[in-house]
Amino acid sequence: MSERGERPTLEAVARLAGVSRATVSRVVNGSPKVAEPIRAAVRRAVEELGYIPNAAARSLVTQRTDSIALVLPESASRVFSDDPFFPSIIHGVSQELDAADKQLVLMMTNTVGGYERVERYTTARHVDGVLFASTHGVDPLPGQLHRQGIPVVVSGRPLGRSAVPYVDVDHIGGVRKAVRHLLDTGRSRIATIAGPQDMVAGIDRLDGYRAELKGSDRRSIVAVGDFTRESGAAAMRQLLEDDPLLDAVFVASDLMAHGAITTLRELGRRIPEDVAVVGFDDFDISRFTDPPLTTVRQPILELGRELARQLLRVIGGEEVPASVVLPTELVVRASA
Amino acid sequence: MSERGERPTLEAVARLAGVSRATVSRVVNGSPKVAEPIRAAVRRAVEELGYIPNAAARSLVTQRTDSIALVLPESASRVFSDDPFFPSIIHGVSQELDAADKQLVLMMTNTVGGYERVERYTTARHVDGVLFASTHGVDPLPGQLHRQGIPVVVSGRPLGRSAVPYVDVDHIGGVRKAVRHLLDTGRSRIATIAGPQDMVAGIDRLDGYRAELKGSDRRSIVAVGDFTRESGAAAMRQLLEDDPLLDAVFVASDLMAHGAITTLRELGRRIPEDVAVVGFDDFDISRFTDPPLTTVRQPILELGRELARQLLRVIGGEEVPASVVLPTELVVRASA
DNA sequence: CCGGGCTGAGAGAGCGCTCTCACAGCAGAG
DNA sequence: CTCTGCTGTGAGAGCGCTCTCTCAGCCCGG
Repeated sequence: MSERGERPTLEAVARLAGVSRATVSRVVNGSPKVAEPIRAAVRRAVEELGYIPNAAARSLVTQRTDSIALVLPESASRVFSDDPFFPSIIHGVSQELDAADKQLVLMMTNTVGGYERVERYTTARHVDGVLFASTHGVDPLPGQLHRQGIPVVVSGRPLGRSAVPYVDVDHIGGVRKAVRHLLDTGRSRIATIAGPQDMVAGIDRLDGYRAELKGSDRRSIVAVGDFTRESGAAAMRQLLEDDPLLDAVFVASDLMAHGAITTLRELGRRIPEDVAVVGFDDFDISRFTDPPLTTVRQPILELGRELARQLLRVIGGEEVPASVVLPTELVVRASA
Repeated sequence: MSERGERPTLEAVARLAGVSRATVSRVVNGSPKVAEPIRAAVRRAVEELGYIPNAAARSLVTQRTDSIALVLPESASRVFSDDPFFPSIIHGVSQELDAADKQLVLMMTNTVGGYERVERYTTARHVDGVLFASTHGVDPLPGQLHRQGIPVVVSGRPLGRSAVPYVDVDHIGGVRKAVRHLLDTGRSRIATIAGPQDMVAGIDRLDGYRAELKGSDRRSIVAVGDFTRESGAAAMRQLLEDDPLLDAVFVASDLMAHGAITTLRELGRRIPEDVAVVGFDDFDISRFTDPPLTTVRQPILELGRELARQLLRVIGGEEVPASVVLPTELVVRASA
């Protein structure tokens, strides 16, 4: 087991075990057609030398790398401030890849030349497949890779036409439950703080709000933020200017909801007595706001896992559905 | 540029450009000793065929992989709940690696068999170097890899003896500034909520508290948490039982400080009038607590970057210092 | 005008593995 | 006893690249 620089090769194992390289390769890769005594001898030699296969040599011939790329195309600040969205995605993806014994290569397109780097790296087939998290607007790269026959799965329904399989959550269903809850609890002036309208998550959540409101006689009152706390605070201020008498607000993200709560506090509104607040995400932190936030829970960890599972299926040559949509649910706490 | 399955090889480029494989290799790798006209011809052929070098083939001969592993050895929940510590580390590491055109392979040891996977993968030299983030207790793996000559840098001063270079922040200095601030503002009964005592971050922050208090005539009042919000809330309750008259508390992490604030509120204490609270971390979220949290800022993003830089130096064969310690600073807000 | 030195290009070996193909050895059938 | 048909093992050819070594061609000095 003691290794000093010189790593043992298949050749060395073969020599020690008194067999050919091919046979060692068979044993290492678990081929069933090796007689038991020989298999045991090889195993012993492997153990004794501390042999570990050379991945580069293996990839060279198998054309597999046993690693997959997770591309985070968001702007730097968004990806890793205190928004736990991407960390959860990473975590979920990692869990499934670990189980499949694949490596996770993390790539960001937010740095200088990041996009080109990702393009070069992925088209070069340095990975067996590529996962895209939450694309903004219309990103041509996933489709491009897909057309080149590289396994790709994206998170979030892509804007525009796309043949790339995706995994998303039921934004609209979740939002409708939230708005319905506000209606059912007697709120009459229900506003919304929407997310960025170049992202499906932003668009769908606004659509859900409008759709559920349409059934009632309430009019919609809309402000737009960018999913950050600051934008939520600003949007809330705007909404109160537009309609000082509003008594409820559905906010398209928890972080924005926190911002909105801060603003409501500053302007002397009680929550939920004067204004009911519902968020979207169910981040951990939302259980600790004052008051605890009623919100729409989306299963982010599960989203990451499903993403990885779909990709592994594509890589394995299985057929996968064009889309998988995970359920969302309303979590009622004190804010609404 | 259009590729259909068959990826062009060096050979193909060489043929098209009318030169040898060796020459194409030289051009691709930027060797200076190729005549300009030939260099141009090769460039053109590369462009035309959309040639991208095969990483596996290259690694096979160079023994380099141009990728490094970042190992997150924390427990699953800790790594990716709403604690932005690891995301920031990842972000910082990623920035530097991108700049150096290296790939980031993320590994977690929290899953079943995770530790073995990391051990196998890293000792197999599938990566050029390994970064360990925040090891708990005494992890033998970094030292083991180091002894095998694999470039390693760890985040956080290791417990016990270790020859592995590390990057850490000045916990003690930061804490002393925090406690001094409490003393200077006339607090007389200053308690602390310490972090886990099997982690250097937990130990050092408690040491700093004790060291600064020793100079005054105040006695120490200590409770221990595990860096989570919940543990902070519980520890605060404990402290108030131990000394109902305490008028300040230094909390060893922002998340625990949030928990402590919640408890203080519930028990009717005003912040900072009755009890001053100082945290440690300066997470984004701490600007938005009520009241905004006075805390010790540690440069986590920079920690990640420095980690990567040191590792790249080791890989490059440069000498690196046994340790790099980044400064911490007190950020005074409303809570103390 | 010839030879030495230098520069730039090519030939070829080999990195460590997988996988096809050939074949040895043996069982069972004729 | 020979022949067929297995099963299990070995030989050997690459996978696509880098890098050393060799050599062709040119410049310049003697």
